[in-house]
Amino acid sequence: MPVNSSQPKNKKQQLLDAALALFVNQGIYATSTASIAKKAGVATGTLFHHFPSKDALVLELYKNIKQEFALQIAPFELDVTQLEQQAKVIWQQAIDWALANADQQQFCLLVMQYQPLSANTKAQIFADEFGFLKEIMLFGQQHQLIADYPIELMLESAHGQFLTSSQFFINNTELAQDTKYSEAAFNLFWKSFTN
Amino acid sequence: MPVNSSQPKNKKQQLLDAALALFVNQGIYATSTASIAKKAGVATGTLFHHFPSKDALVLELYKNIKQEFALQIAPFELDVTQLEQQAKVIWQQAIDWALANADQQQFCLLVMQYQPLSANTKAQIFADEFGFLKEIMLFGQQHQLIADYPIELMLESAHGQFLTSSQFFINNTELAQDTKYSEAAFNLFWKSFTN
DNA sequence: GTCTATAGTGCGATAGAC
DNA sequence: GTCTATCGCACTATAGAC
Repeated sequence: MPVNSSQPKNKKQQLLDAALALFVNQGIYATSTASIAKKAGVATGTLFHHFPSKDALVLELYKNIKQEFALQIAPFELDVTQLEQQAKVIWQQAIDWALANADQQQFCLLVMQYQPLSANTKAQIFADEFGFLKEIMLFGQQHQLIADYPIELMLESAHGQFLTSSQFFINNTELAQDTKYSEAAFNLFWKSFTN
Repeated sequence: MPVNSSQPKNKKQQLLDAALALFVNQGIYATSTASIAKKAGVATGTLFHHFPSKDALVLELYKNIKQEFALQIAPFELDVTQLEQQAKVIWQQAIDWALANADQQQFCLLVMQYQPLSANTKAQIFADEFGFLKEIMLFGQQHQLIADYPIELMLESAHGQFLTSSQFFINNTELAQDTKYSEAAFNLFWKSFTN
């Protein structure tokens, strides 16, 4: 069976797209299901046909975004002689993704403080998608390239530094092209971990 | 005129205290003005006598906390020969404050993503209370102790690293006493800025 | 699968007595 | 300054026709 021929994609995706735009502009709590449905051009009943609740919609949106992001930045293979270079590539891909998908990035920040989704749920999604980051750090430690700090602390720190820098460039897009800024951002990140 | 003799402090403070506890446990949006008044042991009308709106209460609470925190960590005088040591003292005071005032710290994190308070309002409070951080960084750059990265980026990075580390220790209180962790946290912070 | 219509709930804020 | 009582509104979610 081929896909529907009409140009509006399936209504579920329209709802997710509309929700993302509204969440980022107004916050998650401040966005009503009715307004999501209206922006998507469907009825409220349709929203609740596709998602059992507002929070189920939030969760699915969050999972989709984290999955897509992880796909973008996950590396191929590790090379000890090129670890800093590889880290730089991953960092820059991550920053570029955040800049090209500023709404998605902002939404992830909102979800971090959105309490109806439990901390466990979010931690599980993070562990599922970003296990390779832990591998890289352990690899770097084994080869004396990365300082011997506790790994959980380093993971949190790396995540925090990425959020901070991407947020900075999203709020100052004109500076993202300025190598003085983009190289400083990576150096701030990388130097904190090196021996 | 002496202060009121009855042991409940003034009701305005009771309302602020109750609000903080509820906000941290449930989030700001999820906490109703009625529940704040109930927890404070006063009527809802009393809340709206002291604060024109829920958001005015949120803002006053936020200002009070930021002010108290800045008082705790602001330094005395700068000494170029001891900059790292001074930074370490400030960092540790900040982490200690966050641990001893975990609710206040969590609330600041919630406010960061609370959109009814404008970004301008929050930035203004930050600039008012934490101007001395910028002074320290410029001082360190002038004396070649701190890398010559753009100052706004460094300020954001420092703030982000503090939030990340304090959050980690609040979620893992038993590790805060472990010097392996506390020194790693400072080193992650400090090394990112040094030449 | 999508719609209209609405049930049921809980919110922020106000009025007015004391 | 504090209370009780309540208004008016907007929200999530459901029911039932098509």
